[in-house]
Amino acid sequence: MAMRTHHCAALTATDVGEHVELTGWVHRRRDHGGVIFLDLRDHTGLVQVVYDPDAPDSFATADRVRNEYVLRATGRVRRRPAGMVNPDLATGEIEVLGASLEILNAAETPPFQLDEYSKAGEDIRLRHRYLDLRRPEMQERLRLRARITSHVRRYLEDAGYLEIETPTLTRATPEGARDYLVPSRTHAGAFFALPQSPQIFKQLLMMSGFDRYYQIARCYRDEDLRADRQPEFTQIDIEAAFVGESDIMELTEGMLRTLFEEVLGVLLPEFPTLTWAEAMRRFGSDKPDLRNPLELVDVGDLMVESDFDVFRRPANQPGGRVAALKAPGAAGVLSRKAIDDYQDFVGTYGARGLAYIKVNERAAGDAGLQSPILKFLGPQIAEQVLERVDAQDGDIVFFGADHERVVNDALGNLRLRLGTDLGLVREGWSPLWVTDWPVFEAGRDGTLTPAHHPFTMPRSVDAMVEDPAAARALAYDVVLNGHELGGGSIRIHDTATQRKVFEALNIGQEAEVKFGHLLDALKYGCPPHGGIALGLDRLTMLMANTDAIRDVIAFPKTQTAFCPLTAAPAPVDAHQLRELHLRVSKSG
RNA sequence: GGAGCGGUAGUUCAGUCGGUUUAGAAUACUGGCCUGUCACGCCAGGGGUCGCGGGUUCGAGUCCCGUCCGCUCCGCCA
Repeated sequence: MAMRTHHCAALTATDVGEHVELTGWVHRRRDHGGVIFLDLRDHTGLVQVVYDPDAPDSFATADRVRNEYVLRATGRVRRRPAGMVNPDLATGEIEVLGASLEILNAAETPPFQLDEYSKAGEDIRLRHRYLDLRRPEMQERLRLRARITSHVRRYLEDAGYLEIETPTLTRATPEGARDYLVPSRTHAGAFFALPQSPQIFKQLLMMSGFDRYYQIARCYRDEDLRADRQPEFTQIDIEAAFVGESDIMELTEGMLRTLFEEVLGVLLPEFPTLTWAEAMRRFGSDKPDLRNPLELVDVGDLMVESDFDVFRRPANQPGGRVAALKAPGAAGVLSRKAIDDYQDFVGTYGARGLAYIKVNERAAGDAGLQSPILKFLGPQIAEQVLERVDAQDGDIVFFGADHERVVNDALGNLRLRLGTDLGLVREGWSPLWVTDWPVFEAGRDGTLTPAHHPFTMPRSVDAMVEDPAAARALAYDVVLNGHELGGGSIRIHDTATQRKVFEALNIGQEAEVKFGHLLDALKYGCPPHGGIALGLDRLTMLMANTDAIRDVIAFPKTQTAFCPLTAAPAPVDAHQLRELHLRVSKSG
């Protein structure tokens, strides 16, 4: 007799009458009135195996079975009796009349319930991640991730891209994030660093003539964690020679569009392109979520001669900004306390206050408005502002006035918060490109740091030398639903330009030492090239509709970069330290 | 480095103004009953270093200080 081995959920009505073998964990065992029911779970679902009264011996093991035991059951597939099928439940209309039952392995009671009706804390889930991963939700997420990488590989290989691995033991970089270091045994006192990205190696490959490279690459950054940041993460890393911005953007867009279509059955819209400056001006963010209809509106020009110092000063300062954000219909929805909460909220982004005008009845002029700043602003300017943002009765207009950076940060985030709180954000997918990035960003202390990495090609080298702060780069980010999915650029491919950028960054000496191999390589004829890197974890997180990348990583770390499962990092014994020429001066 | 929230039964949580008993509930677990259940049901039972350390108090799960851990955020993340 032919017997098929099944994944449980693969059983359908067409299998009725067939003899099957099922393996998996017992999800839930019930015995009722002497009849035994087992919900046997395999990797993809549940199926009910019922006791066959005609074969009582075959179920002799059943009274020893407990939840989460590993079983093998055989039996005949049949339809469930009429009136017993609950279409909402996974067990469905098919069941297996058990012929034999074998305990492959016993199991202890799990430390937390694995069923979908109880919610375990993340702490214990991570400590026993191997159990957590049994849950169908986690199974689906990791399967989704595998489908994504599979599609990416196929797409890129069909486009002629070659996967090449690059070292994960490499050297520390002077710029960027903190490195994870690995001490060398054979070179006393020297250290490897784990790569923050394969950036330099993929550029070197362009010089080697591998014109189309990609890699699903693990990257490491020793910085503090967030819901969407892990110390080790995975990038879809792409680089190509003899390309311009549009080539990489089209490749990426095509990859994402086919990916969403194949894996989610979703047709992504065309990707609009915003310049960085426009994104900052309209949305206060370099990764705007365009599903949110709210926009920032500049009103600085109306404040230049205002008596209201808080607005007049930034309006007249270079690098200052005064912007308004209209929350339509908010007057009837937001309590006084809610507005107070928003003040605290923008405070976390460095704003020193949150001015607002509540528009009760615009036609009534001054009397129809409610605002702590009205008396400073004066009715004339207030009316001009309301005119510009097209305020209607029932709206609240919020203001930010400070350094550009603070206003963008505060109002940009308030925009997101208001969109959510007022239910204005539409469903769906909103991809876009943000282009024309500044070459440098000014830090708090005025020092310049590269907005991307120091190998990014400026639009004009002369302009960069003349006015670094205003210089724009051939750099582009792809944004999805307000998340930075990836970023890339056209790279510098000649030594002179590369040196000038290092000089502008004030790391000339240091770079000469640490990037000497790159500068050397550039001398031997480097084709123009560029690329992009996309965060696989974030992409998967968005496609899985969850809000932490931990949910799409099999064995993630906690916020202190600790693995509760393996208890890593952990001390090592003195012998290991000696071999590595290390001495620990302080231990936990 | 900073801010906020949390830590009480295996798990998820409640625990009021500092004093009602032996710190509860649900679920899980153990035993019993139940001849078609599907989060089955019913009965009974076991299960607690209230994160840890110190302090205030006649008395602390509850208040104060410190500390550790988890989560969210700011800084940081070329």
